[in-house]
Amino acid sequence: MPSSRVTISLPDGKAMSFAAGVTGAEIAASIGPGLAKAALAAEVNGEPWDLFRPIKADAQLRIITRKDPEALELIRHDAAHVLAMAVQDIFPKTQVTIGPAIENGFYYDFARDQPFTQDDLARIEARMREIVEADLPTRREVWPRDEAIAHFEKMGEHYKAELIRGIPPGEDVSIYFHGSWHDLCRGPHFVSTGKIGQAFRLTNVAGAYWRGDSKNAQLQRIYGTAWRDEKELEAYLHRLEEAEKRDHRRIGKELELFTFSPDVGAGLPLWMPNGMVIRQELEFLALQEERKDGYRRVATPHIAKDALYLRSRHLHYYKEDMYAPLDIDGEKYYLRPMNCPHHHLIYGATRHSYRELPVRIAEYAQDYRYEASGGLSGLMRVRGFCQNDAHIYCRYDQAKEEFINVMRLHARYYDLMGIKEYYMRLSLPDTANLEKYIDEPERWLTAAEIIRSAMKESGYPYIEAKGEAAFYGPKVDFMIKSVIGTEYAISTNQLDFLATQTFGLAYVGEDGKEHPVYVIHRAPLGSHERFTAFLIEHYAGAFPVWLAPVQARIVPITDRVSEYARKVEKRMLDEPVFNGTAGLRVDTDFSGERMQRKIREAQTRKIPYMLVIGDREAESGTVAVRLRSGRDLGAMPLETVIARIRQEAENRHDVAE
RNA sequence: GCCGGAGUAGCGUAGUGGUAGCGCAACCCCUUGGUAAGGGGUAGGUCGUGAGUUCGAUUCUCACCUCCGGCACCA
Repeated sequence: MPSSRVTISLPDGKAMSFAAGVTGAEIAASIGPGLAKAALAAEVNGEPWDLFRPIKADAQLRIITRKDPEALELIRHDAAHVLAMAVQDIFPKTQVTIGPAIENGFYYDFARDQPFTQDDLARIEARMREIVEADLPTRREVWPRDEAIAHFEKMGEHYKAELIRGIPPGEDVSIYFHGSWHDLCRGPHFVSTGKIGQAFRLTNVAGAYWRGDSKNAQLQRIYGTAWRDEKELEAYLHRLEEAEKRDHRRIGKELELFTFSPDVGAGLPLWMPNGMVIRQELEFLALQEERKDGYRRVATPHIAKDALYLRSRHLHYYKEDMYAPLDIDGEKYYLRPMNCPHHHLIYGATRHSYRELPVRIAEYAQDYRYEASGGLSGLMRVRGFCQNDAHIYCRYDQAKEEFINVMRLHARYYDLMGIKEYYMRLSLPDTANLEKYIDEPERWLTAAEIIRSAMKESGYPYIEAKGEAAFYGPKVDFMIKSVIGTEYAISTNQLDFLATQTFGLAYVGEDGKEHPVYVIHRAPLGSHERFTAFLIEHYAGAFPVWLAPVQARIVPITDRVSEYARKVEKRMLDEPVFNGTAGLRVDTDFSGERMQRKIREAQTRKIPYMLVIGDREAESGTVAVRLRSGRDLGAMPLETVIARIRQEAENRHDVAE
């Protein structure tokens, strides 16, 4: 028999019971003033519920307080409503659209002819604070769908009306009132605007397309951040400041890693000597690791005729995103946007036996893509980049194992660099948007199944995402976030069932007949540009010894030891490191500055080792070792230090200093 | 590409309808110093580029280039 009571479980394990029709607010108040104050919303039988909404019989109630993790989202959602209220107060002709809670805050999209200015933002924020201060009560009404449409149309809220039209006919919609202002909303909302608190701030204005589609009108989005209290807000703002210091664009300038010039063009980086060290070390790492995994290196041209990209279908799918072709003697030559077709031609240049597969072809290869100007961002998103590319041509029965091997290669790199903040995404086609993908439903399914079973077998956790596949097949993307919070695919592992058709790629089987191959496209180190950008932020510019542009700086204290300093430098430059590119990367600060100043200089350059040399060291053939962390290791024999730095470089230690 | 903002010395910045300062860096001099900024001096700018308005533009207007914050895109 259904109970006519509402039961609530308390944190101490006790249960309480109330008559049906009671509200969450009343329950909270009856338990104690502390809870009444902290209560923000509720869950009734697992459903989000307003505190002011009567609860029917036979219900399980959970009160959500300011301390609960859900509180942040609730505060942000209410703040978005108050933002819309404030905007319509000040700019009455503005139409509202949607305004969700997001990570760290909220936004609301408005339709208004004039853009909001910084001054407008300040006025709006001030008005929001007044609305919160006024503590306006919230009310919820349920309207028939058609009535709601007519109502909002009459108000001139055409976007709102359109939203409601998306709700199936016959259904009711809920409308939330804060004072007299009201909005279509699923809720829940607080009993009054005062519950939001004042720990919020409007941050910026931006354009955003209606329904996220660039074919639609552009709206004006106002972003804000909101927290449970001032302390959280301050902490967030502090985190932003700290993130700014790690921004690869800033560190790239400070450490002279790369630069750009308007005369070269947007998105075309110029790598400076310090940045080039990182590129070379990454490439050498790839060379070593790929050799272990049976890859062989090739080199291919940066341009090709249109015939190649017509055949690969890239011109069909990406013409607008390619640099316009060079027209020479009636032939069109494109800067290559990727390397797959070139590698396919190498595979196709010879006949391959089933015994010989998989064939693995690798190249750190330069590509050019005419990316939309607005999307360019430092080294993260560029128009010229060098990819850690390779293509694996294998039999169908080898595809899963090869895919797993590539996943393990990714893991080796990520472990080596201590990269943990990422997730893997199985990128699948969007069945609702098929013109972006090759129309081969069966092959899509098979390929996705191969990847799924490879992921399952290797045990790496991943999520699935529709609409993120390449046109030629599904893939696993490694997603990271830059310090400023933008998400990027940093590495990729793709399964291609198309190339075998477009390029006639095959192998000769035991039966003497030709069979199709799978092609795995993979770039575990992504491109030099994006990967270095990520590593700069990951290490905040304090690279481990193997990547550090300068591994050690010699700091002579007086001119009396200049000769000894030069000897030390020479000895270190001569020390062979196994990659054979050079000796240790060392320099000497011969400036006339004081030692303290020289140390500061080395420190701001984030040089891992400082080798201080004075009379004592010159006499004893030692160097006084200081680490970038500030740790002083004292005087050590020169050979001991050299052995240590060399070992760190060769083993690619990610040293805890 | 779209919406908005910005561009002043290598870097960070101030400022104005009458052709520009400051800090750091650079260079020189003094200081020879023991683990994060010693002192003094010198030099360095077609104020992103082009056009327009004006007696006069770095300042106002327009176009372009580049960057920044979003959106869209991302093989």
